[in-house]
Amino acid sequence: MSFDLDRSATAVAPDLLGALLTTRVDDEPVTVRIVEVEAYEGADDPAAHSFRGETARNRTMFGPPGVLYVYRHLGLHHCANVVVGPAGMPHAVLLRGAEVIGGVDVAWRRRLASGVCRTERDLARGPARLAVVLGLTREHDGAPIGEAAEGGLLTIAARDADLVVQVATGPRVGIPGSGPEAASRPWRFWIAGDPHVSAGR
DNA sequence: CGTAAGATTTACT
DNA sequence: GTAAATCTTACGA
Repeated sequence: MSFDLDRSATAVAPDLLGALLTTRVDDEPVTVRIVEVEAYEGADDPAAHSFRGETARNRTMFGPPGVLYVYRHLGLHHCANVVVGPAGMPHAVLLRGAEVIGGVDVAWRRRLASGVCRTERDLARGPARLAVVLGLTREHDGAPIGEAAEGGLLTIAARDADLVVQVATGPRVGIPGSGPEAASRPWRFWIAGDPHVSAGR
């Protein structure tokens, strides 16, 4: 089954829920089940990094879809996005939370090496934590995301078609203007009731 | 060129 | 619950 990333961020985001993402950074495979994402729609979205035009940091979003966009935040953390939408449309989907289902030992080692982690639930709950678990840094900015059957550094597999997931939506987390602006764009998507969804603020 | 703010996480009061 | 860590990008002078 192919995963069509050539659509708008708000269209792709709900389909990513329940999908399996695998990374093979340093030849150490880690697989997670995505449970929480946020959509950022480029030029139409003041909260998106790409809203104010192309820069050295966000150039990846202006390229073709199906690649990774990784940025550094507050000097300490990395956050990973999936670049989507037609070329020239700087849309992206931020990965905010996931459940580690493969390479759990590797995930734990990475979390403990660059931070603190107490419970399995916190392993990949939160965008920066997820990036750590997957081993993603700015080095991987622009890396292509392939189909699961093809292998490669980064692969993604859609959830089973017959698997029903309860999708919940709401305002995005941590962006300024959480007033009417955020309310009119409930572009945060998560699997209802899943414990690996981040708390947000 | 200087300053302000950020798609966060963790530790401490 | 509140504050600090820490650095890059963005914007104003």
